[in-house]
Amino acid sequence: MSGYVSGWYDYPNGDVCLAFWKDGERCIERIPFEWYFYLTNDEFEKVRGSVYFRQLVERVKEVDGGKHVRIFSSSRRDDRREFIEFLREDGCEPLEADVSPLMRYMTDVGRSIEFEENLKILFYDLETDPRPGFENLERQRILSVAFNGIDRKTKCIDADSDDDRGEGDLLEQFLEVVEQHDLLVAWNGEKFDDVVLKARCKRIGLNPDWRMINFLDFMQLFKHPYFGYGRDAENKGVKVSYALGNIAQNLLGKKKVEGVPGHMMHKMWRTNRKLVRKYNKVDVDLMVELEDVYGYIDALKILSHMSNRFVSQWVLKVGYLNDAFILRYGSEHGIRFPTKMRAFYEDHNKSVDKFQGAYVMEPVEGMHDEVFCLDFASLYPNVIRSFNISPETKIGHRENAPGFCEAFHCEASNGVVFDMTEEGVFPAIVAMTMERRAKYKKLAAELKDAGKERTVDFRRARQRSDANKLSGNGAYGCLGSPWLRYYDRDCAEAVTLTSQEITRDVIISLAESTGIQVLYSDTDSVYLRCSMKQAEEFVELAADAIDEFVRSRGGIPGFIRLEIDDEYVRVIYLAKKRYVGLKKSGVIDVKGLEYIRTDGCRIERKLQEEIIDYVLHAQKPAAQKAERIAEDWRDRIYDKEVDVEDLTIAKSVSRHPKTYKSANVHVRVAQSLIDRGREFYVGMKIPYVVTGKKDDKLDAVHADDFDGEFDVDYYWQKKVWPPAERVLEAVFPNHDWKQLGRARNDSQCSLFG
DNA sequence: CCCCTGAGGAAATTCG
DNA sequence: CGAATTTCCTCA
Repeated sequence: MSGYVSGWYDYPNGDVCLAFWKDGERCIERIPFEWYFYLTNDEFEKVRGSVYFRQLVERVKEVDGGKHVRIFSSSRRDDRREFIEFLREDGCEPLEADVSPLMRYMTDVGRSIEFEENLKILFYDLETDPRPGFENLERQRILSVAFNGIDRKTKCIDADSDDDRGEGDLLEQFLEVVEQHDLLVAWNGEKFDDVVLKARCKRIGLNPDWRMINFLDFMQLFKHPYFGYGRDAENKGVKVSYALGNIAQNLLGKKKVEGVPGHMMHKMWRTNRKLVRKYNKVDVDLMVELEDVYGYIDALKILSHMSNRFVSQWVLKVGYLNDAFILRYGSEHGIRFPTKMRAFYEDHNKSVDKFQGAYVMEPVEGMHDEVFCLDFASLYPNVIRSFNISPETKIGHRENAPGFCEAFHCEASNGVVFDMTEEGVFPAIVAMTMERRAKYKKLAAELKDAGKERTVDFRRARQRSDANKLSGNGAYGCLGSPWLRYYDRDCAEAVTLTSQEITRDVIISLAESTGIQVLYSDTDSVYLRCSMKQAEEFVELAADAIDEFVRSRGGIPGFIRLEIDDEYVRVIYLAKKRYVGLKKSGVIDVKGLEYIRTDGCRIERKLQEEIIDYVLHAQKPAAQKAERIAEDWRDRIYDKEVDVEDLTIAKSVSRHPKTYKSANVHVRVAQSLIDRGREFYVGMKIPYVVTGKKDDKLDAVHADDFDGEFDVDYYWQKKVWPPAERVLEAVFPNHDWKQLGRARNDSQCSLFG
């Protein structure tokens, strides 16, 4: 029996449609399904007599042991919106009314449908005529398409002519291929290929049923913090660009292939079609190879199926992922959640009140030897479990919730009281994901020990472990997001403030009273200046102190535990969230510094790296030696012994350049790209080199237009030296570093020459 | 068919 | 000109 590959709702017929393959043919299973939302029984009684209600409702059904009523009505989006508005005017909160018919079905009926393991994946890449510009993608004619699908062969179709006939032939041929697949994967497809493909088909008069196909923007997987390639430490600092060629260069060790620039595509297509085909195919091959090596689509499949959803990049959104779990859990336990605020109100843009987050201690600035890092494993999820924090277990603030009873209630650090008699939805979901994660983590470790690290089983076990970690960690964030249905400021702050109290008033206080110096603490970690023996003893003491605290507030002890994370030979703290340490293992751990940031330039990172390397490893670092390292780099800059890659700074343009209040230099460079009709997307990283100042603002050229001229003083004084200086200031607080920060003047230099 | 959070440093730009 | 605001990216 083959599994389902895609699903959608056929509105006119009122059917859930699930597609699967049989004997090489795509089949559709139709399941009649009426859409509904919920009301509590009380609210139903309040509105059932009203005129609008009787007009809009089709039928009702009591469920959840009389707690809720299912309201069946038109599933048309506008009708749904109208119904919700009427109800809200009457002070009623419709429950889960934003849940679409397909999701409703997958939540209540097809709670664990069988998904097809072997999805037919088609990687593809379009080349278009760029002349209408990037603001008019739908008018860019498709000149060539390269693809690699079930036959695993990379092919290319190109247009014979740049008119409707040529493009129409191309699309007809390509759609025949598309129809043999379930998932279309393109690099940046969300903003380019998928958009253009759909728009051009429509324009030419081809109307395939896109609902059968799922789309995936491959780039999104590589950008994602858990799946993405920033996840691995060795890839930090190279995230300068998410261009496919650059990713492949870094991850697959490929030689950089200079493709045909987008703005030259039409000309190239006319004069050298063979070359267009070649480069177009290269990109598809790279995607195929990346998936072979990294298996991110495999991981995404696991995440999707875990939450009972078809494969799509939406499960990367923590809100979507948790929604799937929570709706299903609620459905099984008779708990229904509010309608998502934003779902029907696009213009809703009011500012929401922020709540307090984590505690970050001011570090003891400078260099320290023999340091232990202790941390809580999954602090927030465990606080949620210990205090049964969940929207439906919340009783209210202590002052508004009289009758606090130690036997049945607990109180979080923000004074909010929770019912302890029944496990809440959030604690239950968090517990589930933590248990599953532990299970798969153990399995992965066993497989690794058995030498099966390269098997499919191992990869799956690790992916399942990661997927559960992602979901569990996101639970707290969901409580704090006003856009989501279970938003509850009190719950979110209960988590953060209780964690603050545990870290600051239980752990840090305990260390201080034990005579151990606390150097730094951020959220769920503490850095202690102590010996191994002291650290081990402290962990024991901490467990008792935490349990005592939790018990005193009426919570469940035993979940929150402090562990030894790592031992450092030496740590240097510069500021909150900025430090660097040398682990006993020899690994250097850099946090927050320019060295690992992606928005600086290479010489900036290089100098800081050399300085860090020196001061961490030298028994007793000497200022003079550090000075020499810095002088060497200063000379290289002033003597222009640097190339474009040393100088290129790349920053993201997070929205359209026209909408900035304060347009930094990279935004101005982006605008110039737009003005010249070059490729530009919101979210793109713009590489540039600073050339000087103009109107009191930085002036720069796009890295591609670099001609050897750059602002030497800017690079040394503003860009490269300050990050190094901050490290040196921390290590040598009494040394005067001012002289090095000055511009090198050539007459002074000649004295040494 | 989708917004996970707040805390925080540093630099560029704009404001008063 | 210094203060305030905006922006980006990181830590947790």
